Amino acid sequence: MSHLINISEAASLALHGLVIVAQQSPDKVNAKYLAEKLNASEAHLAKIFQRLSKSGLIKSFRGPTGGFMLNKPAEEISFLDIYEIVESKIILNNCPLDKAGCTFENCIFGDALKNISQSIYQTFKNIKLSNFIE
Amino acid sequence: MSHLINISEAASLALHGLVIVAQQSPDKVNAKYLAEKLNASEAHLAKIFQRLSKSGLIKSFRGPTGGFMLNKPAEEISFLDIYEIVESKIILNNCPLDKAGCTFENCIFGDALKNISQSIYQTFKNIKLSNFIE
DNA sequence: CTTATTTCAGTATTTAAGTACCAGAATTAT
DNA sequence: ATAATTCTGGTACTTAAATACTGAAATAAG
Repeated sequence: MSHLINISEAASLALHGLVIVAQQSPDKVNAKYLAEKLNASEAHLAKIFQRLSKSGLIKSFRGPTGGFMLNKPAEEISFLDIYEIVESKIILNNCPLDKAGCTFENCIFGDALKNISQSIYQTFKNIKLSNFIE
Repeated sequence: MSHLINISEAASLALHGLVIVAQQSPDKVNAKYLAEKLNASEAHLAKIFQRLSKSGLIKSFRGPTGGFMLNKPAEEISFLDIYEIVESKIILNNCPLDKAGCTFENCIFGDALKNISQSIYQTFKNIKLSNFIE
């Protein structure tokens, strides 16, 4: 069984975790709590939030009462932002392979994949953390 | 750098290789030739074509003058068929994770990903080997 | 100032994909 | 028949990504 879209567990944990952080805002939320809420490994989740913190998307605080909180308004954080921090920058290319030496004159995929990639890109851009706060 | 769409090198080799097979039809084409043409490892390509052969998409012949040829008309072979043989059956699901214990009442991704998956699915279905024969 | 708690950073382990190897079976040509 | 060629099937190696672990640093509270 395989999915057509590339979303790692890491990216999903980041998104879901940040939704929780946004919902609790302005309270801080720690890694242990998030891991429990998300049924996930605390180690894995901690690693991911470390990266989010380094990237400036969230602020972190150590010690008792420590935890994470957003570093900017929920309206300004999209799934695209999160995805690119966790996975890496997105390539919006026609050919899904980076193979330098493709021997075909015209890419077999035509424009089909470029269009789809762009549509996914827009979708990710439109998913904002603020969507999940009531 | 990451792609939004999941296409392994194996799936790509299968598609590109089969295009060549279709173009040379009804001549047989062997693994060595294909690997050279595609700038790919012969071992890897041979393994992939073994699977395509087992699945009934192509016919294989051993011995000198051996090789591969299509087992049905090029119009009836889509990239979707190839993809599903090489990667595995596609899941058209909303949530890109198979996580059983998601703790969110409503899937964060809404219908967005289901729609996109379906659009990719259709695109793959519309790419036929016959498109590449002039 | 001591203890408990939490993030941090580096490293290690696991898993999956890709690649390589090799002996065996089938087939063609000599 | 014999030799050369090509697919087959199993296994093993390599590499990269994903995930897990562990000790150190920081902070808050008693």
